[in-house]
Amino acid sequence: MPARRVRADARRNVEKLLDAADAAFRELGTGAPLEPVARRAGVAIGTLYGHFPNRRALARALLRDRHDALFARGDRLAEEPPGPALAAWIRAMAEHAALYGGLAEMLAAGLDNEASELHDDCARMTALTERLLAHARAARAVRPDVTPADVLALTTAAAWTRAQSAEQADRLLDHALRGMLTP
Amino acid sequence: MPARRVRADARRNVEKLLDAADAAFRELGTGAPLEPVARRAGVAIGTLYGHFPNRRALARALLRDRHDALFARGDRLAEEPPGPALAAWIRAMAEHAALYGGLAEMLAAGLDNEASELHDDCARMTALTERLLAHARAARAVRPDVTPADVLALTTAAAWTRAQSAEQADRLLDHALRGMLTP
DNA sequence: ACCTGAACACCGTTCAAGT
DNA sequence: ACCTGAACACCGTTCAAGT
Repeated sequence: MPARRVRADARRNVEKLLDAADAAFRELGTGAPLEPVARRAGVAIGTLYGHFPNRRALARALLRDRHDALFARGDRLAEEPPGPALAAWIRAMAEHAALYGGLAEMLAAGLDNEASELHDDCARMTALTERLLAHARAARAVRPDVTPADVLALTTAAAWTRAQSAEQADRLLDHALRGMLTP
Repeated sequence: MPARRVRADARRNVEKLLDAADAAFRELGTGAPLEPVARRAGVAIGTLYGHFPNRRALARALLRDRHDALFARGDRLAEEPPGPALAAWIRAMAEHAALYGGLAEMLAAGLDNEASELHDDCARMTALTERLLAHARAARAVRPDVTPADVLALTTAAAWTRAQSAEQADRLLDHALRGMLTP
């Protein structure tokens, strides 16, 4: 496809909006008021909506690079010893989903909701989880009754716990992984 | 102290407000709009605020009986075999904290925040958790590194998971408890 | 092609006036 | 002693007008 022509001022505005949104989401979570975001970026509120029709579209743009890195990590882990690889993957996802308050919920919802701008990314996370879990199961590194849904539920639960205390989230993962992996 | 005289219409209004709020919280979570609650109860919005200065006060009133039942359950469990009793207590708390969407967060916040109308109830839950965990530890039914905070974190995480899927929450508890209890 | 910002909608919360 | 509901504040979202 031909390179999309984008007016230089529009490109700059998008950059400034993303910077401001990242700061706001880090501080107040994914539900942060958007009018201050636009003001902080030096544009009118309509400009924000012009580039990002809704919160999820904004979140998707903010997470794009991070998600690429996460998927690359998952691909690399697929070549490593299956038990520790699965544990490392779960910890990586839980840490990622705690980047912004409310992100764990947003990602959990994106799994089911095909209309979500985050759905494709969530589907890739699920696919990687299934792949790493299959490896672990084949190596008898995980109990046979553990399902991909179990792993995803643990991940989002740990991400949510992390919003309150990173240490508690790690300890929750320790206990739950001990119950999921073979002794 | 002398019995507080309460005007009969005020008492009726409180009853109707609690019924309407319970329905709204069940449907929309603890963040449900309050104006429709007042309208549904047949009173003006100011009457709601007159009886309940904030959302937590309303939640506290709604949960009073349920909390009493939960504490009684905890007391009874303290007389039973310590390992299963601790597991049953965690499941009971997780189920309770999933009664309304957002309740798990509210209770977790009430633990730390002394100003919360829910703080006393949260403190009793903590005390019962500590007591049941101490019993389980004395009976060597639980791994020695499990802390009361670990148990509370698991409980709130499971309650939050329950908002999305009760079955997944139960499975999360299965796995995590397997990792916490002694084999 | 993009930006502006007024306009509309919605809800939380307070409080002066009424009964 | 309690209730009413207008009033104020705040934020999400849209869109006609402008550049």
